[in-house]
Amino acid sequence: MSVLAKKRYAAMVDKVKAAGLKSTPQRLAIMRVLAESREHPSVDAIWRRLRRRFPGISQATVYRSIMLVKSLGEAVEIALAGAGSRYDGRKPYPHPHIVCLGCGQIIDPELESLRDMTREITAASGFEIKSFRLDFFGMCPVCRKKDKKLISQRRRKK
Amino acid sequence: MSVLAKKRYAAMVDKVKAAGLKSTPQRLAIMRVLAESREHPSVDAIWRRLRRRFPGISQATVYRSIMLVKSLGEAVEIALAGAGSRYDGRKPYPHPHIVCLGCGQIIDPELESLRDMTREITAASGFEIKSFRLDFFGMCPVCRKKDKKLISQRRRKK
DNA sequence: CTAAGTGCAAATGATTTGCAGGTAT
DNA sequence: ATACCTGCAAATCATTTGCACTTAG
Repeated sequence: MSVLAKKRYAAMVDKVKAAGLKSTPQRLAIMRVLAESREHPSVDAIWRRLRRRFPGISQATVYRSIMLVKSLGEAVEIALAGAGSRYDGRKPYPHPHIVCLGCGQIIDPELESLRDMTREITAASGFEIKSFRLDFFGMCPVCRKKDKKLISQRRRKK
Repeated sequence: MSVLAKKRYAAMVDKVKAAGLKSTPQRLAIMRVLAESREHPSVDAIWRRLRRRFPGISQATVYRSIMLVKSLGEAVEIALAGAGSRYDGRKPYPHPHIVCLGCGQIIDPELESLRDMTREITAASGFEIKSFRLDFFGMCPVCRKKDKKLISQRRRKK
């Protein structure tokens, strides 16, 4: 486990303790996956991964633990239309994502031009901004290549 | 109907015709609501509104027509977590929103700092960006006031 | 001990779909 | 005439919840 992952895991465990809640093996394992996953896993992905070590674990437990960690401010949800949500326990604050429409991978881009946006929005709207989501949808370099291949294959067939 | 709404409605009708599909009264009415609504209505809201004029209209029809208009690129979906989607037929291209967590209203802010973001993302990630969503969540001025009132009421009770 | 947590199955709620008529073109 | 559409009801699918049983603290 990386240093960052350890820190994130510790933060989650601490919050749970501070809330007077219990650290069951399942819950700890779920938090661990959230803390160390770079791929923004879905509930189903976490559940499949944990099933090896906890044969009887239910998806309900995964849902409940994620909801808890999220409510403690230690993970963020990436709610996708027409698909299950994905979760990020490594950066528990709002940040942008890029979602590949081909393979479904989600990555975290660096984005300079983001800095002043919340400030600008607050000033312009009078809203008290609590959070945001900024998600880009497109084709990753690998899927772009695959697409081109498919297109030229179709051409050849004609 | 405003000039903009008329243009948007005409664009939708044209696309449907161009696709060789039919302009039924229900479909036309749904497109009209999409074209003229400033409040980003939900399927349910559109359905309730149309029920006056089309007593037997089903939600399935509303879903199907919205899906069609969306697939023709003439409306955008605002998919909210834990709630139904909202739709925007006035600006059929990706644009930012502010969602009030108090009353659920959605407004379209102007946002200067958005211009170069897609360019920056494309350059940094190698993705071919197809679309994006940028949504802010917070409390609108009215709901902020209500919140303050509630809090001071609670204080008085103690 | 006992409040919290778990697994299971049933419930939910938004959205989709199959089907048996209608209706635009 | 005949695709395309509609309304209805049933089916999906992700997520939530009630309940009886377990377990962490």
